[in-house]
Amino acid sequence: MKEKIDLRVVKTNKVLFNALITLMEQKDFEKIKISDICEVALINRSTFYAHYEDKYDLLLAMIDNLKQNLENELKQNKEENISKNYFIELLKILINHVDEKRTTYNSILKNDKNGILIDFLIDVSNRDLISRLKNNNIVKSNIPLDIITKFYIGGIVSIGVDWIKNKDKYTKEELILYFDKLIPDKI
Amino acid sequence: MKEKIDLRVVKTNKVLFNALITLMEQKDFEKIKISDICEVALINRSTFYAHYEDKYDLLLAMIDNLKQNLENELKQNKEENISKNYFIELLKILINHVDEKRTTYNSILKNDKNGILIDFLIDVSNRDLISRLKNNNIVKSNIPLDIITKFYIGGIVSIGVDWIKNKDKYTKEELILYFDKLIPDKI
DNA sequence: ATGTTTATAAAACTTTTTGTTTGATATTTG
DNA sequence: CAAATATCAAACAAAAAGTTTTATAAACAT
Repeated sequence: MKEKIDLRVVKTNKVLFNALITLMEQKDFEKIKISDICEVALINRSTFYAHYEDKYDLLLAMIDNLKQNLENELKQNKEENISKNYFIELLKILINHVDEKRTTYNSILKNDKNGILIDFLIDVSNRDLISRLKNNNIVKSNIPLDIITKFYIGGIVSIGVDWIKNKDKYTKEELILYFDKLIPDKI
Repeated sequence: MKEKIDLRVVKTNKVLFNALITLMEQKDFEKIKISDICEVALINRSTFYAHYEDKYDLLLAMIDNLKQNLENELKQNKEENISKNYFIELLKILINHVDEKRTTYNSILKNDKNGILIDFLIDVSNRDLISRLKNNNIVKSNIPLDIITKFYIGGIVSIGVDWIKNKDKYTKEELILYFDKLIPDKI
């Protein structure tokens, strides 16, 4: 059922993504013109409209693509038991993923598209986290689970965002160490 | 030295802010035209341009206005000693502030302007927090202070954002209770 | 390898939205 | 009440968005 995608389309998408990232590093998303994107991407404007409604549509597609990448990387880590260590393992994958695509993430954050990004990070991290927390009596307190996950994931993302923006402030290993100390064994 | 502002200007700003909020509730910020804003605000487009460069400029002014309100409200709470209770008191003020302006905050968050908002919340909360933490040996661990504050403020903001978006999920009192449990006495 | 399909390019065009300018009018200030 | 100035109205110029057509070139299928 998986439809084969024309190579030309794949290529067009790639140059469009790259062009958008390049431009978002240089100026506000609001100030970027579709004609700018096409100019950098070396494609015709009518080609752009053949694929996307507007630049926001393009941005969403780009972020969706990131999300799929991350989800694939996380799939390799499905079998282990839930524990604090499991969570730290997830974080390691996440940090490596973000580090590899730092330019992209940085350009998105620079342009205040945090919401979309944070929503998907929370979504991805949350996917199996809540049920596992529930089934492994990590949680002893009577705070609602969604509050607990929002709190810790929010804290982690907050540090992560800062780390993306300020490269070389801390090493990946230091980050993991801090997370390890900040996240309690039992809540 | 405080310059008096012409009443007409005050009024124009007010209707522009209100128009922007109204429109942001209805559609994406990207899709809002300056002519839309003027139509809702019942002002001439040339008047808009007399005050703001573009809609983004208007949004920033609106958020800056929010920030000033919050800072004034926080000024009433400057004299107490730092402690976990002090922090909880700050949170109470913050929650009340956001609750009173929920429509505004909600429209901003809906439009993925989290970054600006979170930056300023962190900024406001951070202002005196770090130095107080340092001087009152709340912190025992050797985690950098900026990591600690980012973590907890990030967690709090994350819950707060969810609370703004989903009214009536929890009461203000419940929120405070959860924060109280989630924030440790010593770090 | 070749014919078929289809994505892209080019160019001209329409429409929408932005941004500016002018002078008249109304409101605020002092 | 007089002076200052913010707003309005309307016409305008310019920029950007979005559409359409035809020709070409690249990828696909068999």
